[in-house]
Amino acid sequence: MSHTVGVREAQKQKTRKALMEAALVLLEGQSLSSLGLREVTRAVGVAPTAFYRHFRDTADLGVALVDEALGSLHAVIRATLTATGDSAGRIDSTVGLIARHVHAHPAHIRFITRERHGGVERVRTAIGEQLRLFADEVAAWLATQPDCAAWSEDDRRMLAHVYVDHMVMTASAFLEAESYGAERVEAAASLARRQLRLVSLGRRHWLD
Amino acid sequence: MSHTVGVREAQKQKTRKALMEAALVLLEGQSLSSLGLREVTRAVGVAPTAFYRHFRDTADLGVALVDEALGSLHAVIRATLTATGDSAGRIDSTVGLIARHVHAHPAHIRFITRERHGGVERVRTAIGEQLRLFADEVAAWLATQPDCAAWSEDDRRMLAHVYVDHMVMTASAFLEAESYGAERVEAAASLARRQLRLVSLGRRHWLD
DNA sequence: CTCCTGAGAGTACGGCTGTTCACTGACTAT
DNA sequence: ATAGTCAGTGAACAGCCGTACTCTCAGGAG
Repeated sequence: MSHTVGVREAQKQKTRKALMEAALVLLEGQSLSSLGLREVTRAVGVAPTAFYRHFRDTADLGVALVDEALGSLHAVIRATLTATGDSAGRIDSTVGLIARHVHAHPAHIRFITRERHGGVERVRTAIGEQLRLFADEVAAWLATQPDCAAWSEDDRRMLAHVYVDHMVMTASAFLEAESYGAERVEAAASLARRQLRLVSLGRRHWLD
Repeated sequence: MSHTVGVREAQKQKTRKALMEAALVLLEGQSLSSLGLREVTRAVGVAPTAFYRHFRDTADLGVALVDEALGSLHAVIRATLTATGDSAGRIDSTVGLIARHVHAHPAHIRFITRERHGGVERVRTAIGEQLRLFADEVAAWLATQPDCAAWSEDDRRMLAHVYVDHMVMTASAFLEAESYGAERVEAAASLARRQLRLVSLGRRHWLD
């Protein structure tokens, strides 16, 4: 580049990132509503007042974490939807993809499932909004599928809702299973696959 | 009675109940992990030290709330399972029963959904244990149903799991809908009924 | 009637919290 | 070269927190 993005701005983003990562670690053992501003800055090794240069309060930090955790997931979802193959194959690859994502970003998943119904309203609604967008994408994809083309718009949204909720619950189940060992992870995967098969069967006979 | 249960013990239980109810109110705007012991006693109008006569800490209070909120639900679930009628009728009455329960005990439902994945481990496991018991009851009932008799035990547990998770999610959806008005509640009910119909269809064709 | 138990009150402690203010000093635009 | 911007500092504030003491005094047991 002819002009770098600025040493100053780069350092600021680095500190901001450090605050978010420290918060994510601290949130493994508590909820956002009990996370203290000083607690976070102490973990980073920065003065408490420096926090205000990046976030208004811890709820603001929470919303930023939601964007980080779920914002990048849209691409993953689109990739899943456009995958080809038979029903069983698609189910396998979907569940595998969730398992890999949870394994790669456990703290993010924990944060989302914990705060989805958590005590901080702004964060709750931010998560709800993102999940609604996921459901929109899935519903739009369902409209392109031959077996759902004749469904009502409402029914397609219902099914999309089921898929998104199942994805979140499966991710949470994987997270819990990972702390107990590989065979528990495989059991969670088996459960998720059979649940998707159940939905798949219901979907096939919806218009009977 | 020839001898009353004791004026002393009665007063103690009254204070204990007051602490739990005050906590439930305070938890509408925060998570258990940020609930302070002093905060609860102040709401009741009792000295902070009196708290220790009833609970070791706020996590202990949380476990007591789990028992209160879910312990009485076993009877309700059994009543739902033994209800008779056709598939659509059973779905209607089940969803209606959930709606009425949420309307009658909103704070309990909020507490359970919030702390199910919340920041306090003891409470999380207490809720998970109760939900597992619910799934056990449903699985045992499924074994008595003609259409599931030939299923594997694992598959029956999978389906029971789906029913219990759906019940919790529907309760949470009703709770949120109630703050927006009656038509949103009806929309949530419609969604829940169609989701149950989808599961019902999948169940009917599981052994195809 | 007397003794004892125990729920709750009152006080005090050290430690933590969010927020304010004035400040430094490295970067950046001119 | 110079002036300005602004991320991060450090001290100070009032207020909350959990917990450890001692104390009181109704209620129950003998």
